[in-house]
Amino acid sequence: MKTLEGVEWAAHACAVLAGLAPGASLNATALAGFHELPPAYMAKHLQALVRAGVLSASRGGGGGYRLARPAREISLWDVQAAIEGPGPSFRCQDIRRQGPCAGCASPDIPCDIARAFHAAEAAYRAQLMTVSIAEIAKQVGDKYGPEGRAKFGDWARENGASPLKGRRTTS
Amino acid sequence: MKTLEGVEWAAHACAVLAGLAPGASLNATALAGFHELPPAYMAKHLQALVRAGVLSASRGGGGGYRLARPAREISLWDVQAAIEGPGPSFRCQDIRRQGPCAGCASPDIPCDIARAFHAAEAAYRAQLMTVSIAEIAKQVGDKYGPEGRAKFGDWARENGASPLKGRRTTS
DNA sequence: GGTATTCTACTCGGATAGAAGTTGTCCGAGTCCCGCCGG
DNA sequence: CCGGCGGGACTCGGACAACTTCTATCCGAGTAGAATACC
Repeated sequence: MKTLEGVEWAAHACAVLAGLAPGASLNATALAGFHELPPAYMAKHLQALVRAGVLSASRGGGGGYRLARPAREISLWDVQAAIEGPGPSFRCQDIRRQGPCAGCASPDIPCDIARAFHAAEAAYRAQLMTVSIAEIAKQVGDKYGPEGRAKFGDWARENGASPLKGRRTTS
Repeated sequence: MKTLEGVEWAAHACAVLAGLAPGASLNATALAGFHELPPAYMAKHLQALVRAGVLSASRGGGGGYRLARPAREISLWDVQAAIEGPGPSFRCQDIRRQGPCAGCASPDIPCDIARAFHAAEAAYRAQLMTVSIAEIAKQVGDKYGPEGRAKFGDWARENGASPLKGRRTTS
């Protein structure tokens, strides 16, 4: 029950992308450099986000990653599911079916312990689904202030963030 | 974000102990055998439950583990916290403090992403706290039926579960 | 017969290997842009 | 002057190690109970 730190990286990367001009993209090196993270490993997580349909990637010169849909429609749960997988955290091994009292309860009825943990995970998911990348980006932007936002814009331009014309994007 | 399977084992073990007569105890071998699990590894988890104050242990002949307090006052969160630790699953590395825009936001304000994840974890905890070991034991007992409960009682007696007189218990 | 004592058997507890998953890195496949050539 | 073409550079994508964490196991420390010797 440890949240992978890749989730944090991915969430921050999505927030950065959400702060860009609509349609703009950034490559993995730039996204990693913004937080001084290992570029290659950041790229790995960005690939996972592409596979999950959260980001779309474009190769070749001037390519990079961009949000696959409006930031308002991307929740933190989408990000976590992309990195850690959408399956449940608690995987019932059905150990109640082993041992002397294995056949005492009917096998169809689900395990009560598993049900309780799945309910807790549902609450976790529901809470994360209420937070969108757009909200995160807005909160961060507010804290930056006008000066910080200008600095961010400069950095983005220096790293080649610009809306591009027709481009083939994967996934 | 994978729940350790030791949590499942521990929860089942607590449910078994809750089904015993008040004050009765079982040793690690018996608790492991009830679900055909490795005794040594099960013992490790039981030790963790003792350290967390969920169970109390007694050594020597006829010793074993028992619930440290009424099953009604032990929640599934207590069990999970005992096995995986009570700390948060999401550990913010504060990567926002690194990179070109590190100083844009004031450092005192917590990271919005971390806040969102901690809120989700709080919902998870709150849900687990509503489920007590007593409820789990009751649900399982209901599903067993009269025949299954009798079988369980026989098994418990065969494995030396009996309320003992004054005994020194640790933690 | 009652009591102190020793002895044994049984239990937990922490220290010790092995396996799995996560973290981190590298090089190849694919794509776009720019310059060049020909019409 | 305009369109097609080739080279080069840049980017993502998946395959490959190192490390941390979880899983599993063993043997020693400590205790309760019973059998024994003694009073």
